[in-house]
Amino acid sequence: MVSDLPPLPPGHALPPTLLDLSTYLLSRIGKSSRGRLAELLAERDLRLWDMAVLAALSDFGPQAQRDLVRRLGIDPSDLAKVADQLAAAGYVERARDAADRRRVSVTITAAGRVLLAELDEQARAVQDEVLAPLDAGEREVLHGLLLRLHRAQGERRGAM
Amino acid sequence: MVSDLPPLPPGHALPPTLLDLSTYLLSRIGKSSRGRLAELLAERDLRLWDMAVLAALSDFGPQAQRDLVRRLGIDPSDLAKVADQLAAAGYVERARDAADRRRVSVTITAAGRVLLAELDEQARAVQDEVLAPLDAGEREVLHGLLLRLHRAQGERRGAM
DNA sequence: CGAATTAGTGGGTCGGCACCCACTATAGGG
DNA sequence: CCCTATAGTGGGTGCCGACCCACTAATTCG
Repeated sequence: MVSDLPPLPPGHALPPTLLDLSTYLLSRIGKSSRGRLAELLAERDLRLWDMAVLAALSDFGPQAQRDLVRRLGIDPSDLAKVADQLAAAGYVERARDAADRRRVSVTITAAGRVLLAELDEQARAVQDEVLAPLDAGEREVLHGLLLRLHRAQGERRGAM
Repeated sequence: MVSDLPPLPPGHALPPTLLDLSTYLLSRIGKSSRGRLAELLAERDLRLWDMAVLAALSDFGPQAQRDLVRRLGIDPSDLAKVADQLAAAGYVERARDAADRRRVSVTITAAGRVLLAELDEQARAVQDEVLAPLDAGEREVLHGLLLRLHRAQGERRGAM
C-alpha cells in the first residue's frame, strides 16, 4: 500500500478563510451529523424523511397528509411515497377521513413508536459523538443558541 | 388563489422530538446557510467547491492539485473539473511543475483574489442574516463551540 | 347540477455530490 | 531499461433531494 503519507493532516489544514465563517462550520458539522444518522437509517432502508414523519405523527397525533405537508414542508407527492413505504412496513396506518373522504388520515402504529424510539436513540448516540468535546453546560448553551437561530429562520421550506 | 391558509405556522410546528436534537438544528441551520450561499454562487455559475479551492489557494499559496486533494478531501477527478473551470474563467493559472512534471501547480490570479473577496463578503452577509438573533458576544461563543466540535470531528472526508 | 377547489398519487425531471475506472504521462527504484 | 507508483484527466455511474405535471376522487359553492 505504501505512502498513505499524511503530510497534510487531512482536515486541520482547511483554509482559515472558511474556518472563520460560523456558517461554514455550522454547515460542515451539520452535514456530517446528518450523514451519520442517514447511514444508520439506511441500514433499515429508511431515509431522514421517514423519521421526520414518524416524529410528527408521534408528537402531534394522527393527521391528514396535507397537515404533514404543511408542517414538514415536504412535497405532497414525496410524502405520498414516504407514507406508502411506512405503511407497507407497518409503521403507520392510513385511512380515509370519514368527514372529508378526500383526506387520508395517517396514524403511527405501536411498531412505529418502537421504531421511532430506536431511531431517536441512535440519533442521540450520534449526537453524543459529535458533541463529545463539550460538557453538559456547554451543550445546553449551544442548544439554546441554535434554537434561537432556528426560530428566527426564514423557514425556507423543508424540515429536512 | 385563495386560502394560503397558514393554520400551521410553517416551521414552528416542527416535532419536538426533532427540535430536541442539537444535531438536527445544526444540520437544518447549516443546510439553510449553505443553500443560501450556493444560490449566490450559482448566479456566477460557481459552486461551493470553487470557493473552497480559491480559499485554499489564497490561504496557502500555489499548490499541486494533489495537495488540494489532500487538503480539501475532494476527489482528484472532481478537482480537475473545478480547476478547469476556474482556469477557463481566469481565476487560477495552471502550470506543470518543473521539478516533477507530473504535477500541475495551481495559482490564484489577481482576478481570483478579487472574486474570492467578493464571495467572502457575500458569505458574511448570509452569516449576518443567519446569526441576526445573536449579539457579538454570543456569536463568539457559538463560533468557539463550533470550532471545538470541528476540530474533534472524525474528519470524515470532504471539505464541503 | 356544474364549475372550481382541494387531497392525494404516479410518474417523471433536474442538479449536485460522491465516487469509480480506464487511460496518459512522468518519475524513480532495482 | 523495465516495472511500479504517482499525478492528472475524461467519461462515466448512482443516489438523493427538490420539484413539477397530469390525473383521479371527493368536496363545496353558486
